[in-house]
Amino acid sequence: MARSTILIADNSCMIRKGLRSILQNLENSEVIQLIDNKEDVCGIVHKRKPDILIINPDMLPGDCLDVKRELFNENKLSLILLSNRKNLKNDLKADGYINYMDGQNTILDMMQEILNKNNKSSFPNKNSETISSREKNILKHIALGLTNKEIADQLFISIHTVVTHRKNITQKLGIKSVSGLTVYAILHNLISMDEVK
Amino acid sequence: MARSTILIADNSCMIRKGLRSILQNLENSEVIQLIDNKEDVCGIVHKRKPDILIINPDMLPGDCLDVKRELFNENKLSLILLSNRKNLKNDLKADGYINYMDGQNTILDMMQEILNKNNKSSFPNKNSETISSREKNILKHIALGLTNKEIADQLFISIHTVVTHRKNITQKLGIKSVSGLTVYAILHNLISMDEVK
DNA sequence: CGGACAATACCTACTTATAGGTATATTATA
DNA sequence: TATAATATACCTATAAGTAGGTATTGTCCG
Repeated sequence: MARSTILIADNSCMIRKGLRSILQNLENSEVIQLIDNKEDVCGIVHKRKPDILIINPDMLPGDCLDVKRELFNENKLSLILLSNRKNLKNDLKADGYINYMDGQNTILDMMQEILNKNNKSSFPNKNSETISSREKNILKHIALGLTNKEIADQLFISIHTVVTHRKNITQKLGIKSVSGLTVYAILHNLISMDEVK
Repeated sequence: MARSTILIADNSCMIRKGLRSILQNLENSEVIQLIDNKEDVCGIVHKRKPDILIINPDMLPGDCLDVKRELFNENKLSLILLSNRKNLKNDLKADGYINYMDGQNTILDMMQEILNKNNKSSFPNKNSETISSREKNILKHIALGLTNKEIADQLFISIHTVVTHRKNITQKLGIKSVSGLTVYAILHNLISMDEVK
């Protein structure tokens, strides 16, 4: 089963990071991006196509019909509302609700329920970006800032092999620059920013 | 220089974890405990003796004179108030204030100031990370994935100049790899992840 | 005024990376 | 079991980046 992808959109940096930290306890999911700007929501949702969108109603682009259609009609995406308002359930319909004051267990239970529901339908897959696990590993080393030579030494393979892998990666992903690959690796949780130097 | 210790007390799990995540970017400090229960504050502060207490006023034990004495008289401990109220500064005196909506940089700047004040005794400064605004701009382009040639064309300068800037940047920051520079640029808000390709 | 710094430019020698190939053994999997 | 995909290896040429310099303008500030 592919991991469910989650987007978090909230004005507060602390809330975003805190929620991500809590959600790291979930097995079958990964938070792929945090959004802090109302204007970015539409574009990023379209680009990343998450399975779950956790969003503060304040960030909901009221005028963006595209996202709403995707949210409510196509039913591809689970919508979870994140807010400090108590009576949100009565005002807005969504698949789930998280309050700023909710404890970790409350949040995790609710999320697990959503994940179970989503995976029941068992859609095949859609991620065309299928790089092999070996390639993922190489990519990780690239994003960490190692040279081809260093990667080769570390993995006990020849530099030619590294080069070949690298060629395949850049071709598959359509990303040529090291910075692009680095961002890709971060976004896909291959590395964390702390590790890089 | 010993690392400064920080305690965080707030009702919201998300806020606690989010703030801790943000503060991990600080060099000379570490968050030693998160407190979610008003009753525990006094005891934990006494036991752990942190250098900095970040606390939601709702958690402040109004009846606990010990903590207050330590806070305001002995002046050993820096008090930072954490809240979603805007007008907090007028109501309560503290060494610093964090609003739920504050961005990461705002928070880190404020905290760094507190840390510097506390550590005034020792070292003068250490932020050798002073790259010029021009260098910042070059760095931005590097992190965006442009080649030296492309940067030169875009800024109407010769490729030699770009190379020289690049040399200075890598020397000043001590970061050699493009991926490292990319992460640096993201972390310092020179670019956002979306822009990279 | 004079020194420090920033921005610019150029040079050589050297290292790394990219783009185009070909090729073979192993491993899934239809 | 065939076939596709993966991991491995090597090649040539060319492009790009790094490391070590030097040098000329400005501008800001003590």
